[in-house]
Amino acid sequence: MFAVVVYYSSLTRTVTGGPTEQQLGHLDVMPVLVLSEGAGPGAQVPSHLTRIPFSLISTSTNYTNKTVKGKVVLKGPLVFLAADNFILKTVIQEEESQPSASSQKLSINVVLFGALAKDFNQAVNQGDVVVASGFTVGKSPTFHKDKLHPCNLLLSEDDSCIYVSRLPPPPDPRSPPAIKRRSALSAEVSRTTKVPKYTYVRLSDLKAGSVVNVYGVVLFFKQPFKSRGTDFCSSLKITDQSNQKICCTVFCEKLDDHPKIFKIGDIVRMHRVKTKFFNDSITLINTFGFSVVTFDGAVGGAVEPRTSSRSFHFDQEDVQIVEELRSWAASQALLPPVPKIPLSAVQPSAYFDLTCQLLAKAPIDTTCTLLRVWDGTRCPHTLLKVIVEPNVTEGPSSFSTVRENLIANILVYDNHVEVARQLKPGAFLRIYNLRAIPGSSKVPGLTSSQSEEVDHLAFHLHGGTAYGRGIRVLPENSPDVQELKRVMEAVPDNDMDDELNDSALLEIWSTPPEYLEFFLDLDKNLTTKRIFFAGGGFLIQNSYQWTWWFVFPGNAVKTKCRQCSEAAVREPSAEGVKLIDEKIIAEALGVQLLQFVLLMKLELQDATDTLDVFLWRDGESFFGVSAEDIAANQEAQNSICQTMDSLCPPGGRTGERPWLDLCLTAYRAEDNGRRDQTCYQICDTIITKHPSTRSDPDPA
DNA sequence: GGTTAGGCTTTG
Repeated sequence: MFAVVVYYSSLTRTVTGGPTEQQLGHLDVMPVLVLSEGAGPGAQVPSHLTRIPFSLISTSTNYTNKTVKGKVVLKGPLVFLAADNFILKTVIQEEESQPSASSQKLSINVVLFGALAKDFNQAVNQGDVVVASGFTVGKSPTFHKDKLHPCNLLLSEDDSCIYVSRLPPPPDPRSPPAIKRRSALSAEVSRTTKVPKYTYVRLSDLKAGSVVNVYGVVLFFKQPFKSRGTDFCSSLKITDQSNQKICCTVFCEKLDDHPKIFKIGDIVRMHRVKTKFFNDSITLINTFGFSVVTFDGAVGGAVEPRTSSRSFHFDQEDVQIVEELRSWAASQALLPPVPKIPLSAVQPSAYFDLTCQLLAKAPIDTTCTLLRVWDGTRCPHTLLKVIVEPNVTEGPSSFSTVRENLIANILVYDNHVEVARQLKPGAFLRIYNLRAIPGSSKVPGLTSSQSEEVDHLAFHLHGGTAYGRGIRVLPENSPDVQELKRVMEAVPDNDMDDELNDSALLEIWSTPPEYLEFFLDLDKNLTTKRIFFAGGGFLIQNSYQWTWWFVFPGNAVKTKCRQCSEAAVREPSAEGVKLIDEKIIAEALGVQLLQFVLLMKLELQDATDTLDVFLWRDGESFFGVSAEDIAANQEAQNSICQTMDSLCPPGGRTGERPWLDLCLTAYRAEDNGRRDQTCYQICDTIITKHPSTRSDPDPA
């Protein structure tokens, strides 16, 4: 038996089968909860309403007279927005009565506003089955995170109904649950007061000398910049359906209090701004109690308020105003048709806004900072290379060739240097009014006559805030960042044929193994193999990407030591030598040949603890095989595989693994102060193969 | 409680 709760948000609705006004008493626009018993779920859902499956929900359909039904699988907290205004998110899962091709149950986010949220919080529990009507549908902003339905349902106190059914609790003769609930709810209703409404003044109706609330579409904006006074200053120009264009200035000490505007077309709502005449026009300036909320301006997108404010008013009316402004702006074509310009579409000499990820940065001088960024696309033009000292670089100082070819070096000047100082590598940015400056640079050939001028593009963010020049960190959940990530994820991280570029090689060569993960970004490319030793110890082999870094799961790093190589170009002195091999060429060019390095990371365990150790400098003597042979010689690879198999038989039990005596070196590793840790390397230890099955390494 | 800026016609 079900107890059925019918929940009406407003008496102004006429619902077939619903309670009469007498039953409800005299109430004024109040959410009402009515109980009845003995009926099945949905029994009192008005007959003119028809249920639709979650799979048919999209933003392009009208849902008048439609319902959805689902079990409450998640009930979020009741969030206080303003006096007697609330928001609550819940997730409902489709019930099985709708046959579905997929056995997977669909779930959808539901957002409740106002008193509806408050009463839902009281009346509904996780596990209840609800039927909802009178909802609108928006794009779910959390779709990529929660993988639930791409849309969400928006329910307001004025338009929506929720019908709740649940299995009744065990009967309690002293206090029937239905009665109890009714009285609890009555008390709730008597406490409810009217939500304060804000009124918004059309921009054409502004009169000087008043304090108003306004909504508008952003036509122009400057990111907050430091004023000469105590505050940051934001500058924006907005318009609305009246077509009046109004300049606004916001002074706030805290950046968080400024409007979070990402692009032209965003929608901004400001509370408590004062109107003032300047240059024969009305302007707006923030005044006491000022607050601002912004929204994305894309038609059909989720209406998600962007604010750092912990308490702000936001209800269905705001959703409506935003949506109206969005459609109006789209119909007016008043926004300059600035398509998003990725690096792949950058035109020489053009100014553009770039959405990108910061990979590394380095100060050039007091007025200039280098930002190394990418957006996952490749600029067809040769890009300016900027060489900086690795030790002044924040973030990796070099990248794989594949990645390097996608990186744009941006020089930011003057006031932007301070902003750049705060940025962290990894951050997603939008850089406004970036200039792609064509230029040429000399690339030396073997002889001076072969030097050639090569065109390149340099990226500059000029000083000042004219044209909205500036840098803004975008939140990870913004649609543009989500899109950027999708593009970036599609870029192969490491081309199999790609070798690391010279500076990366240099980095690896001169870098202790404990830092290789940082430089090679091994987290993503690591092949991890766990091999158990006797006593439950185990060993991990890190397999760096290598053409064979497949045959052999160990790893080697091929590197050229630039420190040992001279930059000068020499004439080959190969006269009289018939066989010219790579060593002769290398000598002639003053280049130290690439070398192979064997590197493994092992995790050892004895009865007391585990320990991470590297096998690096003495790796060749440990196995009795040179790294060069391992790279080129199948026999050498087999030899190592055999040794490893004897130490940790594939699929074998821990009891079969031999105990090892190893000689370790402990050392302190530092990396420009970034990390400081004790590391261990196996040293002076060789593996000897006994004719018996016992495999004991002999410490030297 | 007062101050800041008041887009722009584009340096390196």
